[in-house]
Amino acid sequence: MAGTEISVPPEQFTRIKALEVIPEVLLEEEEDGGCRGREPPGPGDVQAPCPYGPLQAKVPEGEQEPPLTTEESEKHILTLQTVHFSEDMQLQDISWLSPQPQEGLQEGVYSLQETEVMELHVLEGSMAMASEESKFVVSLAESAGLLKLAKDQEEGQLLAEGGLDPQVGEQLFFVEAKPGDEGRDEIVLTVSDLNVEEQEDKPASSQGHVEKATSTKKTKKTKEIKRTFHCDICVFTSSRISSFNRHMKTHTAEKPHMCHLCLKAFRTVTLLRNHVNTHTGTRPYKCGDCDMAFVTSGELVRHRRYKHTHEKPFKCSMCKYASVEASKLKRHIRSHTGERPFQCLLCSYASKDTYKLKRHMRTHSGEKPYECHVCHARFTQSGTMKIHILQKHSENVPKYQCPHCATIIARKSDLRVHLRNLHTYKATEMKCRCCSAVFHERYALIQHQKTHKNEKRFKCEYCSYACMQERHMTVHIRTHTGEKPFPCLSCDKCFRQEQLLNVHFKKYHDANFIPAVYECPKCGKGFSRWSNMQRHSAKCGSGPGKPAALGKARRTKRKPAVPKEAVQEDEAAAKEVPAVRLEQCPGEVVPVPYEGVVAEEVTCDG
DNA sequence: TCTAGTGTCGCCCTCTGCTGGGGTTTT
DNA sequence: AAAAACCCCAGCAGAGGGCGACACTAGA
Repeated sequence: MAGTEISVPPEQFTRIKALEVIPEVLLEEEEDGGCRGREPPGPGDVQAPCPYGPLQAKVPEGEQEPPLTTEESEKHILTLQTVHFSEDMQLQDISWLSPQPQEGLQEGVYSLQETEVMELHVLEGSMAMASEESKFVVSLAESAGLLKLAKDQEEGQLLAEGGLDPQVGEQLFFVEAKPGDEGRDEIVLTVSDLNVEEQEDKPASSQGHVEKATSTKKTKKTKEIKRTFHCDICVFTSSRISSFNRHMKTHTAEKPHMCHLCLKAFRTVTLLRNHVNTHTGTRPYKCGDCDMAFVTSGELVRHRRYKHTHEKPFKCSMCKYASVEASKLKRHIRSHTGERPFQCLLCSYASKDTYKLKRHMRTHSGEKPYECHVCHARFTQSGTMKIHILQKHSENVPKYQCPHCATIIARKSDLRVHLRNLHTYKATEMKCRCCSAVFHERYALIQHQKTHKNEKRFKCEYCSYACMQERHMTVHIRTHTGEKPFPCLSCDKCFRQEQLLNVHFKKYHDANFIPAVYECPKCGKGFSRWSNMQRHSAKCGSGPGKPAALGKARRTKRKPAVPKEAVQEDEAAAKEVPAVRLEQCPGEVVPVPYEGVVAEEVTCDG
């Protein structure tokens, strides 16, 4: 048969438009295998552009396979008409026509003039072809053309199943596509009979719904045999032709139902209606337990699971997590696997979901979309802003009391830091700097060490003297035992403290030593100690004097006598530091008691 | 053809927790 | 005065809840 010739401009591309030649008699086969007659369309029955291709056009959804007469089933010529290349029609839609891109043509798409004979081995299945004719199959897989072809294949199958030849059972098609003989702008598909494999309730996953193309086996169809329709593009199978047809529509890009408000197109009226409802705000599905309403029943069901029934069908096998939605479980699983599919292009960060990546990208862009309505400070995350407002601009700011101490902290996270720093058990012992106590918790250590503050833990066993440091007590004890471990190398004197020895040495054996003299402002009497001078001055009636700057002090060569009060001061060495700090006065060195620790009194007159 | 049910993707939100800089207080 | 300790604060990421929109299947 000759294809319909339609004159079109040569620059246009071709798209399958209609079945030109179909069997004379189409029979619809019921599920039970029964057939009913059906009038074939006329030769000029050209449908609107249909992604299924011409065969689909003649096998309406819900109807069964049109059988062919034996003669007609031998070879069927399909004519493809050229249609205008619409805006929403991609080049790739027809790229399947070319197994190999023709040189000088664009995008692997070629016009009918360039079309060569192409054998479409329907029986091989597109997937099986993939490895051998990858270019071709890839082109198909990525294009609606594949869908059309596959659909054509399916239709071929359907036609065969439907009884192209009722006497011979399933038949398969062998399809040839080539430029029309008479017209340069048409493709002729030559469809030869092929066999469809009979399947006796095979599982849906059963592959290979057709035999090889050269098969001529024709088996008798029986009512007990159930056929399964396999989608060559996906794993879909169905025992119902209507379901199969409906499914095949999902492999097309055709969306004939357009929203008049936003021009978005949809495949079905239902989808369009739902979409329009999003414009109009129509929400037919109302929740019986709250005021929420939804566009689709599915949204309502999901809402009820989230808010009311708390049904969580998707359970994690690795933990107790369960979710309402499968996608949530999938997302959760990533927390177990560590999978991070969403990689930041600017750094090494990768996220487990798209939102976190998007949120992360703000760290690169510097975007701070959240603004405090009070102080207009900006934040990268809403939660941060919320905390800010709560802490800065709200009354009755919640505080967090440490359960182990009296500390009150504004933020929970900071309380956690506090707990970690101060109240966490540490394996390594922390020693008290004042005693031998050890602790494993910093807070306890700090509290303990505070008890040592101003504490005179060292008590004399002979008197009431107590001091804070052991070394002071050692010195003090010598006042009771008489021990004097520091002998003077220049005379026979011994001293209990090294400092006393040093003072002695300077005073009596160092020619350069100039003792300090505190002079009573009333009587002029000199003292080596400020306190002694004050004591004297009180009796004398004069006010406090000042450290005498009398020029060079007298040097005495008197044999030093151990001052009586030296012993007393030894006993009074209740002060902490037994050191002597020397203060430099103009022209003289004045020993200044430091923290009550006394030095040997230097007297002027003895 | 309609509808219920289911699934997917995306978006936004909240809660949570850690981190490090900076200011204040304590030592 | 300096160092250490502590708290405040913003930045940032992990985990999960909830919903909008759309797609698809199956059954009526």
